[in-house]
Amino acid sequence: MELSDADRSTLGCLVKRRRTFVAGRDLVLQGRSDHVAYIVLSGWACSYKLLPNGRRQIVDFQIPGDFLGLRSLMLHLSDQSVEPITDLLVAEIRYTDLLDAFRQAPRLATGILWSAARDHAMVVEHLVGIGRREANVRMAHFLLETGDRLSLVKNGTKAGYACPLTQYHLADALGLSSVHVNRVLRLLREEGLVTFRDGLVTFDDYDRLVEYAEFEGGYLDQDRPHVELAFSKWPAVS
Amino acid sequence: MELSDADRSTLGCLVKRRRTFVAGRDLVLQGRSDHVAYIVLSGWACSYKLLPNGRRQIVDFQIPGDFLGLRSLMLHLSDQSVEPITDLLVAEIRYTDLLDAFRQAPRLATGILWSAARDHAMVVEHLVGIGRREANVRMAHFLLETGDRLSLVKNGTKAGYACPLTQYHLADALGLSSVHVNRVLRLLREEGLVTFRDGLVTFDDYDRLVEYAEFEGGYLDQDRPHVELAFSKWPAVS
DNA sequence: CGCCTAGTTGAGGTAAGTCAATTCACGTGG
DNA sequence: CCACGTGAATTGACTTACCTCAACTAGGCG
Repeated sequence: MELSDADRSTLGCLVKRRRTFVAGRDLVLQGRSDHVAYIVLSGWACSYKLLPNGRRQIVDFQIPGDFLGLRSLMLHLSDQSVEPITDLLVAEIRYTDLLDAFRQAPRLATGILWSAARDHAMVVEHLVGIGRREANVRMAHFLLETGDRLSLVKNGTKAGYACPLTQYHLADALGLSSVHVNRVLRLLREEGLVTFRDGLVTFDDYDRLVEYAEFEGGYLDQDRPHVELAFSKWPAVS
Repeated sequence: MELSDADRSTLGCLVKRRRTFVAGRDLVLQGRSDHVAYIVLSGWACSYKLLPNGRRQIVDFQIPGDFLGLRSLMLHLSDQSVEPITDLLVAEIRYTDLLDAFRQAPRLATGILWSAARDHAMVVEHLVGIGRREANVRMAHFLLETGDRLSLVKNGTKAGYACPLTQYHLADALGLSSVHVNRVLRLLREEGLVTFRDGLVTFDDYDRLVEYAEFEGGYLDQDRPHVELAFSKWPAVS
């Protein structure tokens, strides 16, 4: 599905300004109501939930081209917090502008729905992993999926990618303890499958890893409407 | 947010026909591409994913008023299968009709996005539960959340509700073995918190259960646009 | 009556958690 | 330039939550 030039133009008008956030400082807080969403232009972030007992669960990671906080726009209440993992450059979108845009470009609504559907598919895959895969397969799967996503925005290949996550991030995302994450990574390394070291993920044997993880890519780029790509390629806004 | 009469009218035109499905037989299969979605009018269903090793993970349950297969409409590929848990009455929606509807009633797009956002919030809560809550709390939380959802469509109260799920369903939803589900239910019963027996969930001490589960309702009905309600209340279609 | 499905309970095993000690890389300030 | 603190990774020893296997009960139905 391709967006028309008119759609793209409408899309461009959405982005009123850009912002930057510094690594580590929270960006959106659980329960806060904001009327803006963002598109990530560069850097990594994660959205997570905190439990009363102090544990946290990372729901997903945002990399360049991803929407951020779109749901809190729709629900008028952010149900999760966001941590910028690296320094982050984003484009801002306002709620009212978004509604206007729907009126002008109905396909845009479809495109954004599509994007929401893709996000959903990823969270579902995540859920399946945590619920029904053992830790090492889960980790392998995660590293592959993240590689796939990064490839789509030219930030990774089948050889590997730069990954700013700590083992604590991995633990909170995969529902493990950081100690166990460490052991799992060691196992995968010793098996000659993947190496994660010094912020670099290296696929030592991509095909065997795919088999090991029972990884089935493809749910990420089905018939992509390129909404986020349109954003990520958008020229600087005055 | 309220839909206008015009919006409702457009919505009504979407529903061309009704269908029924019988309990136990699959309704949508993983990987199949269908161009219809449904709204549940009565009965329960669940959407799940099957893993190569034969395990399954239930992603969520659909009760009256819920959309079903909306995402597969957008992605043009259903990423999950659906099992009708009881006999199921649904209203059918076609893809092309949906796109037309967006053109005629922009608020509808917003409403459906809202609905997608709510679904997402539920899956996220589910994810958090599986990733970071221990089995008994997870179970308690699930029973409370399901009760909340049923209350919204007048199928449950703080006293309890009818629940057609087997312990196998619970196991596949919560990422547990059915044996452990049984033990957890026994514990909750013996603690005087909830009783699940003969297809009936009874809250023995609602307030203490809420505390036990660290349950925070409210993410379910924030500023509800009543899209599904409009559907579930819709009169019979000729 | 016998089969089948759902639920129940016990015994024993294992994946993953907790606690704790150690190393290493890095800033930062005396 | 070195002492110090801090955050990340690493590894070992021990514990535990949950799983698997297996046996048994109770209801529903052809």
